[in-house]
Amino acid sequence: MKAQRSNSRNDVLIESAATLFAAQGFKATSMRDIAKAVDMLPGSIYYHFSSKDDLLLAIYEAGVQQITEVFESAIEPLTDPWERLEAGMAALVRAVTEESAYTRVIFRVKPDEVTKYQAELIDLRDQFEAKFAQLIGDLPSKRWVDKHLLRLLMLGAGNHAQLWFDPEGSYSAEEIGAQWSRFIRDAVAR
Amino acid sequence: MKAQRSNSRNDVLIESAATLFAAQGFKATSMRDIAKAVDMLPGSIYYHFSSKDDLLLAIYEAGVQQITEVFESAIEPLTDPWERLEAGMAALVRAVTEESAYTRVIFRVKPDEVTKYQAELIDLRDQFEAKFAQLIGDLPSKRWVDKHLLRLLMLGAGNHAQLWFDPEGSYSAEEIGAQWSRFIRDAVAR
DNA sequence: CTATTAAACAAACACTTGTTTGGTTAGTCA
DNA sequence: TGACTAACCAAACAAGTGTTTGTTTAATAG
Repeated sequence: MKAQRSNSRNDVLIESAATLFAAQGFKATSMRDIAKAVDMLPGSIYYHFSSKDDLLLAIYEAGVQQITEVFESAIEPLTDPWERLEAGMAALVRAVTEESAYTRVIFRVKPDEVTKYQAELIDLRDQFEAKFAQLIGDLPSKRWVDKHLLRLLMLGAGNHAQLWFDPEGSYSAEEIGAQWSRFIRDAVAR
Repeated sequence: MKAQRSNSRNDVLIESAATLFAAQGFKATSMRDIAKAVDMLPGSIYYHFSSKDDLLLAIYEAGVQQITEVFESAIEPLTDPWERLEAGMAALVRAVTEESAYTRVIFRVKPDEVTKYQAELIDLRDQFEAKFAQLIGDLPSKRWVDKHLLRLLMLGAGNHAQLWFDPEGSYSAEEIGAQWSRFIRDAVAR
């Protein structure tokens, strides 16, 4: 049997890298920055990940899994489509701001910043956006409503929250989700 | 009198830099990339601009001026607040996608990517967002409506369009502006 | 025609980037 | 105890970064 050790440092590494990527962006974060954060030498990172791109891919994967869980567990207990939208939007706002660094990276680092795994990153993104699309798709709406554009309205707004949302500010993620849902509800609902 | 020459190369420089910044981002674009695009040597750029950050600042200034003009001339001939919102949103979508590279840079390059002029860039952004805020502020809305959150909903959606809008796609900027306005109108309007 | 100067070139500078290589330390298992 | 190997260090690598310096070209003004 192989010698299996803690692998806790591996977790610390990915976690720290995610924090830095979320805070400064992918290109602006150097391997030396990451190394310093986990108190090891730059070259040592390559024992755990074979490239900077690979590190980002791992973070993306963890992030998508996490946001999917958060999102689903937020809407799962609810049945009313509009209540589900409310909860889903709140979860989205939390994901792009408060939630773990993994999820924040997904909304901060655009796939075109990386060369090796563009397609993979886009796939991972789409994986979550499909869940979101279903949330919108389930809304009972008037005939003139273009669900595609409605989805992009709500998703874009949630995405943008990362630039202004303050967890300690005057709005909670739940309040935002509630207002945003209400903004469209009476106009759109069938 | 000073020897005044064409200064056309200065314009070409700023224009090319803006195109590259809009397409690849600020950090991902090197001075050598820009130099190659205008067919001069990297060092020669420094005759026209004293740093990479200065170049971006100049682009930001030109961009804000331009988007303000486009935006205002789109809503100015209209009086009905909801029609103005429609036209304003369409102009915003155009600005982040089609319109000149200057305006696209504003929505692609975040102020925190640069060190020297962070405050200035934020100021310039706010300058436009104030115009947008007024557009929202003028909407006659029900009492429960939080104009601040409404503004962020619409602005975020417009901002996000840069990631998916296709000028040759199935939606025109005008259609998007019309749908998005309608989505909220009947729910929000007083 | 000559002095001036705008606008560029040529070449380097100091530094940072992601990454590789070879060696060292210290747990783990038979 | 000895073989194995996970996990790291130390040091370099080649390429790329923004920027500076001294020099040249060529257009303009007097």
